[in-house]
Amino acid sequence: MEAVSRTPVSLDQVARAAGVSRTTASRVFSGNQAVSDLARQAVERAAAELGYVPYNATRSPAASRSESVGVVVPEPGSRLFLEPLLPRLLRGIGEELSASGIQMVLFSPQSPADVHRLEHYLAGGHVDAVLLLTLHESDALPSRLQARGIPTVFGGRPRGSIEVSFVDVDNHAGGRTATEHLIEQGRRVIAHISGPRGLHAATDQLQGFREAMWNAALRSDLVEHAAFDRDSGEIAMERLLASTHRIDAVFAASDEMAAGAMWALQVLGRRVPDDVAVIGFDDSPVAATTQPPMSSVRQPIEDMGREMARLVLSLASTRADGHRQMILGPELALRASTIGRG
Amino acid sequence: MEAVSRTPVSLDQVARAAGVSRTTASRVFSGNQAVSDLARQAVERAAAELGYVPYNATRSPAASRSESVGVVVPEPGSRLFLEPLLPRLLRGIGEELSASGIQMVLFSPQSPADVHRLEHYLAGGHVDAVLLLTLHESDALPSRLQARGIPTVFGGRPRGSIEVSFVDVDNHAGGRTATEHLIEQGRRVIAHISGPRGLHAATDQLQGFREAMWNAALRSDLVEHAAFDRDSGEIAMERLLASTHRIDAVFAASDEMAAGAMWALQVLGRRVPDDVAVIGFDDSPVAATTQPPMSSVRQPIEDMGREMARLVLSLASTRADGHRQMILGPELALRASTIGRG
DNA sequence: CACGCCGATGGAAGCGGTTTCACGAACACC
DNA sequence: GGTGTTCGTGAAACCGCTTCCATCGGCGTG
Repeated sequence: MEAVSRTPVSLDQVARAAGVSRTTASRVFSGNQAVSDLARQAVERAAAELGYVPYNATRSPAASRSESVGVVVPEPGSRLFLEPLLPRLLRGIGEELSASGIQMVLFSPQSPADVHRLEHYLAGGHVDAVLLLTLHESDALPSRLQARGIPTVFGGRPRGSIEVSFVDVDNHAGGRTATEHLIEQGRRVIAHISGPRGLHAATDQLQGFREAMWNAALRSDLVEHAAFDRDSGEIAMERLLASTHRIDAVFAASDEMAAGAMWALQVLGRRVPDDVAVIGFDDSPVAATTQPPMSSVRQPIEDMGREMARLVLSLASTRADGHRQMILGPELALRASTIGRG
Repeated sequence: MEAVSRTPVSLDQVARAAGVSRTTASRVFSGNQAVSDLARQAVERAAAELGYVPYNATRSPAASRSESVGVVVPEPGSRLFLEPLLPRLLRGIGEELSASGIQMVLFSPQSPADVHRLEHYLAGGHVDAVLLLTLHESDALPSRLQARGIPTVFGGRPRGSIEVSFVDVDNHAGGRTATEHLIEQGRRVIAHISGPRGLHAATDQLQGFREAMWNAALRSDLVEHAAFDRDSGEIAMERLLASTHRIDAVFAASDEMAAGAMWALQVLGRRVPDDVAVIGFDDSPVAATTQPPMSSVRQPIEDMGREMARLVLSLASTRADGHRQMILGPELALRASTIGRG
């Protein structure tokens, strides 16, 4: 019976075949209105026989929406963001949207031309709301979306204006918490391996480190910058040890760098945690596999994704034009690399 | 002048403000029809003043399309596919679509419920065509798309029916080519570290290995299965060496496994390539950083992506209902690990 | 039995934009 | 001056679907 026609079947055809009006047929599929069982069954039978597939793309904006939210992610293959964070963030976003029956739609522009086309596409009403995860943000996109009345939420605080909604994790608190933990463990000469200069997240962590050290009246000048990866962490640690032999703890801005630092320490005969405690950042899989297992600052990235989704859906439903901001605090994942001494 | 109105501006408003009909205004934005300079400028000025943003979501299917192609990728965080292949594939697809002015739209369903919603969404006409990269494919999706007349192309040969269009790389030829290269270098006792049993790609490579060995009248029973990662490659190599000491070459089904194998060989005192040649698969970044640098089979993944995009666009424009298949051959990336012999 | 209410239904309008078609004006050609 | 061909234009139809509104029949109530 299944007719595989070349041209799509319209709601009108289904309605005619079922002997009802297009209105009634529409109600059967949208589901929220009263339709008699008789009519419903007739429509459903006709739809099955004709192979009807609802065509939702033409819904008007005044009425129902497209039931989808766009998420703009950095281009695939861009490091720095890709490693462990993006999947966790997307999982959080996806879970929350899925629970609301909303389709998550991903975009990954690879060139300026792509960004330009994406602006048109998103402003064109194909999605009900937009989440922006990409950092180097074109200015045109948010304002275009605003002109269309499309709610937008940033992941991570954007550099520019404050007139936007965003959700971020608290890197400042993360840096402070990690450092305070080391101080509580009795460490006094604490070094910090920071991320690249100028990067927002790295700067926040560094200031958190400095604040904690200042509060404890400890010197906070043992700082090296590195590129987030293992090798540069190893080199940074070697430089730190060359400058001061008395270091008894290290806080690195990523687990990769912390693992590199731990390696450098052990190669040079320092015991972890007996001689030097090591704490990383992100609580990535690496942290659990080092020898000894490594303490790390766990940012609630999945929660961040969920909150982004929740926030943008709330903005979309209330159509309020206010801006909301949310900052989520870190947790410590404590393991052997910072616990105990000797 | 820029009016930031709460409600979107419609084409009608722009036309009225410009003193022309909606038809003429439409022609200005679609751009392909003759409009006098006077009218054009009036419309453009009015659009700028009102802050008009075209709303493309309601275009009829009979007429113009949505100018977008959906790509269904595995869930973020699923290994095995994620590592180096997916970014390369997406880059190829994205480049080709971008060149045609088509928006690439990504979907990454995380649960059966997500897959079900995605079926509705894609069949709902939000995209003009679909590329399927996910392997464990629900049956409903392709047939639904077909009912809607939405062209679909698979990345990688799907397990089931042959009545589909797909583009794939030739893993069989890849395995054969790698093995033949080792044979040409004078190697005779060649082992193979294969991927997980039952995986399509791994089986094809294994059969290519066997074919090349058979043609050269060499024994092809030195085969271990591993999980594509470095550690399991190392263990597999140790097992192979335990069974036969005379091995003089290894072909591994991934660069990670090959790197693990090379490590195991060197720990056990074998020189690479002097005693044992090593060749990997995928030509990932790992291959260039081993000591010595590692030969590898380079699959043209970017080309595969480009061909997928080209194929699906061709299907969309011709509206032909035939199925087309394409299989791309491998290349060898030769480095020190297989060249020369002490 | 008159009245009012409610559930089910279909006609028609509407959504934002494109395309068909016919009309009028300008222009070229004989 | 008549004829034919463009070119620019706008009214109207159209796309697939939703929703407003009026209608109709059945039912309970006084």
